[in-house]
Amino acid sequence: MKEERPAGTPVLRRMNRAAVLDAVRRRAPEQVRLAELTQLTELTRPTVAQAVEDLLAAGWLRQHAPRSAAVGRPATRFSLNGRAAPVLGLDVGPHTVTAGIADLAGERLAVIRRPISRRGARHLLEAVDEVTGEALAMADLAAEHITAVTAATPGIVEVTTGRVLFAPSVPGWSEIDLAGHLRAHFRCAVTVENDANLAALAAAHQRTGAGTLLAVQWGERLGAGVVIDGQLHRGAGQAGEIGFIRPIGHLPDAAGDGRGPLERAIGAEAIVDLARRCAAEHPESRLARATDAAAVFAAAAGGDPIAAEVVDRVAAVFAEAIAPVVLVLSPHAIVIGGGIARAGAVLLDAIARRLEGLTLTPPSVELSELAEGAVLTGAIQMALDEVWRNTLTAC
Amino acid sequence: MKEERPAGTPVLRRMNRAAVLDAVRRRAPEQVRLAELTQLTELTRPTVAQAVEDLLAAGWLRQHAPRSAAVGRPATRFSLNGRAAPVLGLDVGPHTVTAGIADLAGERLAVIRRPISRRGARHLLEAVDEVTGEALAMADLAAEHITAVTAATPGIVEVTTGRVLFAPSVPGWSEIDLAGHLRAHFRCAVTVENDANLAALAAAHQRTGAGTLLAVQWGERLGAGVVIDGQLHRGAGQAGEIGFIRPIGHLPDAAGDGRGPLERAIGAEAIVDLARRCAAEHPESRLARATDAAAVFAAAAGGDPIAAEVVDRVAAVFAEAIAPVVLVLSPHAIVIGGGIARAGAVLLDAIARRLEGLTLTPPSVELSELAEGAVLTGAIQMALDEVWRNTLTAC
DNA sequence: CCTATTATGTAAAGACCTTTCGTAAGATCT
DNA sequence: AGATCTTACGAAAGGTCTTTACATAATAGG
Repeated sequence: MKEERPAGTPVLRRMNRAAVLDAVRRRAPEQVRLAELTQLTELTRPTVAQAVEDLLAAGWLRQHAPRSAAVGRPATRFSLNGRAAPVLGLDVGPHTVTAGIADLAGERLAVIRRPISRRGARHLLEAVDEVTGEALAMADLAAEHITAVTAATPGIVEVTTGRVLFAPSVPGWSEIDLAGHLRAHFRCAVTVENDANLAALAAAHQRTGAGTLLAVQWGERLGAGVVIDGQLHRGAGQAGEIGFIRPIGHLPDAAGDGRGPLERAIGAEAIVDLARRCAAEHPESRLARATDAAAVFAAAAGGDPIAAEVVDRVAAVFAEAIAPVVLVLSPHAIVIGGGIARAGAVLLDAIARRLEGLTLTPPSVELSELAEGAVLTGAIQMALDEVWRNTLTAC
Repeated sequence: MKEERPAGTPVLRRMNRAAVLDAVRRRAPEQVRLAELTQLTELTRPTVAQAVEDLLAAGWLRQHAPRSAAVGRPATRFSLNGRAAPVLGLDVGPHTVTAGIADLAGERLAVIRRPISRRGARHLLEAVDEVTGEALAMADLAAEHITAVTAATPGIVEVTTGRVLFAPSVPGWSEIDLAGHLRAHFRCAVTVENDANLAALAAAHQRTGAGTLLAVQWGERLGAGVVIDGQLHRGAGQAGEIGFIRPIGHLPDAAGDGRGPLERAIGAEAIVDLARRCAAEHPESRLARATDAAAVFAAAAGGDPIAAEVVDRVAAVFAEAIAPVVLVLSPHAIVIGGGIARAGAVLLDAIARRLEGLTLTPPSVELSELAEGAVLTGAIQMALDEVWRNTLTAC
């Protein structure tokens, strides 16, 4: 479908280089022998040797000393030269900014995490700069070395331009051109993406061969990402906004703080509210002391009937809200991450039970194992994907 | 990402052949000059000439007499040889079976349509055989000539095996191995797909560059297909089942006839019921005489206030049901086809108006222009896609 | 020290594409 | 009618790449 432009014999060489590099990548982080590569790529040995020589010269591969292990002449081993193309991932949240630098193989070279004390777009941008600087120093790299940058931000992002269109959680954030700011520092591909989308990407990469995945980020706010065969689904630009689904029985209240109806109904804050209201009628319940959503789920897991009732109601609202999505998208799994993910199996089971009556073949409902690092992992993942996409076609 | 296996110089030749053939296809049904192809493929003229010679010898292309039109030596023109790889598309509905044969360029060679008098899986299968036989005769082809078959059927289809898992509208249909039956006749790739999915594919092909499309088939039953960048989305196997979305305020009634809650609420039959109930209180309305959904919409278009109210209620239920899907999928457009599509702008406007309050950036809501032929068109489309996929990699 | 085994290097051959030049066929102008 | 222009086609030379086949290098075990 997509053909090369000049299409001479050099194209063949490029293709073979790409094939070899891809094979090395799949074997990473293990070192790989030449003979192994010929098998993996199904090319002939001289061809692979040629490609390896090129890649070695270009700095993509590193040669290791031949360790003799078995009989015969010991093979020279090769591995990815991570330093050839380190990438930067950023997780810009309203309360925390994290920068991570990873090498080509996905190995983390540096991670710097910093809480934000003062709110506001300016301070956030400053924190981004500080954190990236420190991460670069920690990895002993300069900005020029970075080959791809992906930044995760809350809100709705126009990916083509990198502009944040709508970000209620950070006042003034949509006026700031984060992508432009980063592009001024880094002379490479810069992508700005919605944080829930990137968390979804990370979840999909972890669940290998996930097919279609709906990854929900559930905390104060509610977002989701759709990953189809490893590719992030963007649609017309704002896919995954489950926070704005209007749950049954909840009237559309005036959009004051930019939160959507579902977030108002079953966001972390709303769960605590609901628990308080229920506890008021039942003072004997442990719920009376609950100050955050985690405590509610803990109480439910501990056998508190009132808490269980609350969890079930939350699960019911969630299940009813996404049932249409499940019916249309038919995801293989729903992965739940974000702050609520710490709730554990109590919530999962309740959701799965509710979904059974609402869908034809309910997907498995799982917790994200990535926890807080999901967004950063996804950002790094996307940056790496970008590098590989560019690299494999023209290394 | 996907590399060729042997990767010698011959693959270059194959790639170039594929590029040339693809270029001819894009120009179809117009005849194309050699010089044009060099431009389109960005290959050199001798290379294109070589490829054309190969394709001519293999029978994929036809050579035309040089017609002198402008100045200069008249160019020999080439076009796709449709007879090289005709495909069969089938639309197996509960009441009608249609067979269509198309050539490589998408030109229809034969279309045979037959209403089914007696219900039952047996009669349906017989009709399929009859109709395909007549279509083959009409196109003057034998079964061996067909290079790909796609059959559309109602119900839920396991695409990998071609088995129909669930087909309430045709009793006994899920016991019949349609794919196996067709494979016995045709020695080529046979695909069985859900009819709504294929209608969606057709709609996406018509709306060129559609990005993400949600195509709804709305008649007695409700189904939908999701097409993303020209690719049908299947998910875990039963994507697009909007008929089973549970609309607000409608209790889950016992699944008697296999219809889903939304179908019971706003399927064609339910619309008539609703209109009758409303008309009962307002005898002056034209609705009292409405016997089918089309009449209701016609009355609404004609200014009948009661009918307008009915349409608005239907639109509201539909909009509320798919709003979550729109939020998560963010489709560029929603295309409505099926029997209800004849309703026209009245329904569209009402839906669009309702969606505005429920979604962030509402997609455009459009009518399918394909009307009844959509499913067959989609089936042929998918068969052609199959041929091209196989052909372009190994012609 | 020699042999078996495994890995790597090198040269000739074959396949393909590209560049370059020359030729052919028709249309328009004089 | 002939000249000239435009467009299209064909053939040979040159270069790049892969493949095949053969030779060489390094190690362990006898």
